[in-house]
Amino acid sequence: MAWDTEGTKRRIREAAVSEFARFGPDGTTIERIAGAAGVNKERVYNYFGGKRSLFSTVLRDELAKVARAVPVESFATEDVGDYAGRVYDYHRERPELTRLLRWEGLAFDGEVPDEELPRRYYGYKSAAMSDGQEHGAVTRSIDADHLTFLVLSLAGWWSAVPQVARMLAGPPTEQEHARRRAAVVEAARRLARSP
Amino acid sequence: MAWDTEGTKRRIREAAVSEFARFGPDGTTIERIAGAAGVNKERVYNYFGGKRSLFSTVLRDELAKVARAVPVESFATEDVGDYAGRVYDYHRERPELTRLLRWEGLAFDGEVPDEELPRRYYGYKSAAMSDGQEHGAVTRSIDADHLTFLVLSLAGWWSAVPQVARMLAGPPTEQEHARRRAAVVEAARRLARSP
DNA sequence: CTCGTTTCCAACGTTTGCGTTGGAAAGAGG
DNA sequence: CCTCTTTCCAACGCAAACGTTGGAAACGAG
Repeated sequence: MAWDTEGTKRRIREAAVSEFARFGPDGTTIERIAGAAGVNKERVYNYFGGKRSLFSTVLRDELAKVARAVPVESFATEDVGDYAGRVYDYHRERPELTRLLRWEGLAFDGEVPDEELPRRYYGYKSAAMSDGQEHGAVTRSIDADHLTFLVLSLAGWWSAVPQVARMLAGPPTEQEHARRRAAVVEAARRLARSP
Repeated sequence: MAWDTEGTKRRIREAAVSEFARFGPDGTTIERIAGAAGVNKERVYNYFGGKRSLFSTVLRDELAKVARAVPVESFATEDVGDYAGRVYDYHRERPELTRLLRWEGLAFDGEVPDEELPRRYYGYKSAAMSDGQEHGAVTRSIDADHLTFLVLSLAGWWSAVPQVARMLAGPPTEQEHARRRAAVVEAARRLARSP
């Protein structure tokens, strides 16, 4: 069999996403990642230089993915509620990114390296919101950056404190998820409503 | 010096809150808790029966604290925006509870024991929201339980993903915190606004 | 086919944290 | 005092994860 360096790296990354998302930086072991990827752990150190570095790498990858999966141009033409609903869906279908983000927020806050790329992604969202304000489609009573963040919070908090969600709204059956999603959409519209 | 069993337990609990909130269940060691409390780690095992059990205990304690610190009777008479602002303040001044909740959400979801007490606390909030709806002070377009949760999300997401907040809205100076708080208050009012 | 390079892994030493144990020191009751 | 109970801790064995190393196996250029 021929060498498959890229394939090996990719398998390590995939395993790392899954493990880190599930167990967090501290709960994850390099050994288990290597095992899941079907390689020796030395490969992980050699390719990615340790746990912390690997974590950053996969988080960056996932951020790029979500930027492609839930794009937005301008809230002058796109509905904020729809957008919030799509974000909710993404969190539900692909919990990895949001979990990684929250692990990072808890474990690594204040020492997050290389914020340039993510900052650009969020800048786009914020600009889309500004655009909506300038065209009168979105309220000006909340600054665009804050409003963007708050819309994301409506979609994200559910997975951040699932125990609380469960105690307040009941177990997340398929039907309950639909209700939650509808609430998020409606709430985002109410938040951004123009006059 | 006389025995001070209660004092010892209390010091362990206090140290545990601080350590768990900062480092999470996996990042925290019983040894460090014991060290910070000035006792031997055997005391921790003897009094609290292990790491997981201690975590639950201190989380329960903190939940009881917040229920007393940010009370609410009915949103028929109290303003939802003010309430959201106070929750934001609490998260800012006492980050322990919200961090513990989020660690639990990430590390222990699905295996949270003894939900009865917390469920009651959240039931009160939800009832206060229902009351607001019945008196026409709060919109009926979102169910009370979901609306309650969404208001909490506005106040909570900031600390859940501080990196994201920073990238969108800038570093959390005193002034920026004031802006964020104002945005939360305004957003909660828009969410709940009646007609 | 041969030699140098790259990819890979089994095995190792070290550290760290868990949870336990055996027994010392402090108090309480007679 | 003496004895019995409770609180406390130093020290231990065990297990797991870290990060490294020495060398084998696969490739490819000449």
